[in-house]
Amino acid sequence: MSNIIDTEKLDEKSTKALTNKLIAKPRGRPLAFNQEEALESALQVFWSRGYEGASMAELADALGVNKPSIYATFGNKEALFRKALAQYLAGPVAYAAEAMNEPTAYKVVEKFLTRSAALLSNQDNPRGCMIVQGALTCGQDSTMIQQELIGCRKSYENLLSQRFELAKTQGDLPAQVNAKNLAKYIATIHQGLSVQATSGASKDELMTVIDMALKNWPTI
Amino acid sequence: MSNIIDTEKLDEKSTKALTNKLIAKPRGRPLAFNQEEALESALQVFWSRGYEGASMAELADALGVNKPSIYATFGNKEALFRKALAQYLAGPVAYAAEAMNEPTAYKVVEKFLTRSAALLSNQDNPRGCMIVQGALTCGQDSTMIQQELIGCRKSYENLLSQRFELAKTQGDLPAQVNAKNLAKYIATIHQGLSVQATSGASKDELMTVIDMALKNWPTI
DNA sequence: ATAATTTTGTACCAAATGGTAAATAAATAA
DNA sequence: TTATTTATTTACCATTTGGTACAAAATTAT
Repeated sequence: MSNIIDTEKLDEKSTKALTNKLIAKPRGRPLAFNQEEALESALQVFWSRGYEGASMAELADALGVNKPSIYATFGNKEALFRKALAQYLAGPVAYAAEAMNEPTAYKVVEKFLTRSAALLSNQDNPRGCMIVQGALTCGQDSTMIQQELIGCRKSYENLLSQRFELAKTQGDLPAQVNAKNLAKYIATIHQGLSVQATSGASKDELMTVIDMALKNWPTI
Repeated sequence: MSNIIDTEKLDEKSTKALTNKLIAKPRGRPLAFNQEEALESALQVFWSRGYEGASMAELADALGVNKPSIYATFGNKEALFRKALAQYLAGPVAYAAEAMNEPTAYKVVEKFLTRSAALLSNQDNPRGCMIVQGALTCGQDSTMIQQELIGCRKSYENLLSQRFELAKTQGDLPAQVNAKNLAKYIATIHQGLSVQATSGASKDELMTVIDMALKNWPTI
């Protein structure tokens, strides 16, 4: 066994210092909760109640953690929301960015909307899309979060638009198609589906709407 | 002049009592504000901020009236919201019910969506649809209002569905069309347009989306 | 064992929330 | 003028909001 560091040649003090750096043994009282699980719980609450509708009291209750621990770990309510949002983007909604890798524009949209229908109506998570319903309207104090979510929606629309531009160069989308307009159309459908899901629509109902919306896919 | 009641034959007391009943001269200190105008202002606030995002303080400020006057006149926050909502339905959104009177299903939808695009993006009122964004998500205290708005959205969807059934009997919509599904499709588009408008989309952009959505109108 | 470090739990804070009691003002009725 | 009625104003209420001070608890380092 050829170790890079031969511990037998180091004195006790140095060994411990090294161990500390490598294993990073925590010094004080250990955390009593799993931060990732807590963030997941926070996501559920924000997702279902929206930014303003979720109170710190309900959040603390859902995470099973006292408020001071939340503030120590995540900062404040706004920071917690942003981290939950990042979790949302990286987890439940990761399919959206992945869908851009489908071989044709049509398949991109088909996957994006089909997967959306499944998620938005899934009984195992809050109905609807957090990016849509997180802060559609809000009090004056929450406009930063409102703008953040508007930015998220625009980002996904841009992603679609850019993918459609690529599709035009690759020939699977007619050259005369306006990529931005088509992206806005798809985004509008998606956002409408989110409202429908929040209102109680089933996956089948959402799929029916998607089928209708895709009937007018531009052909050459 | 043949009056039903000859005042000359009545004594002074009776005359005054009658006058009171007919003209209904208010007895105490007169209202210092116009109730309809106040309701209109309340509508603007709820429309832009949502039910929970609108605080009684901001409402009182917008109405130019003290809180006790609001409570005396309208009840509580929930009652004020419901009255503002009624005002919304009877005023800015009256076109939606009217659109059902168009001669064909296609024209119904065309008018409904076109007028929606104008209203949702109008700079003279809050962007988006109050029925969509009034309480998409909310805290536990506001679920009654949330349900009320879900009911509103369902009502309009039903209105469309019934109109499409009629159109099928009148022959301007193919008999094999599923009226409920088509109604849900149109409602989804409308709700998506609302989110788009709230995010800053212009009327032209909304109209472009509508044009795309109507391209796949079912034909025989 | 003791010191040092970090987290937790309790108890609290100022501000804002929806809502109201009570005194005062403005009108009509007598 | 005086009594009556109604609306407005001011000042307040209990509760909830997001957020925190501080002491006790749990761990590692010495």
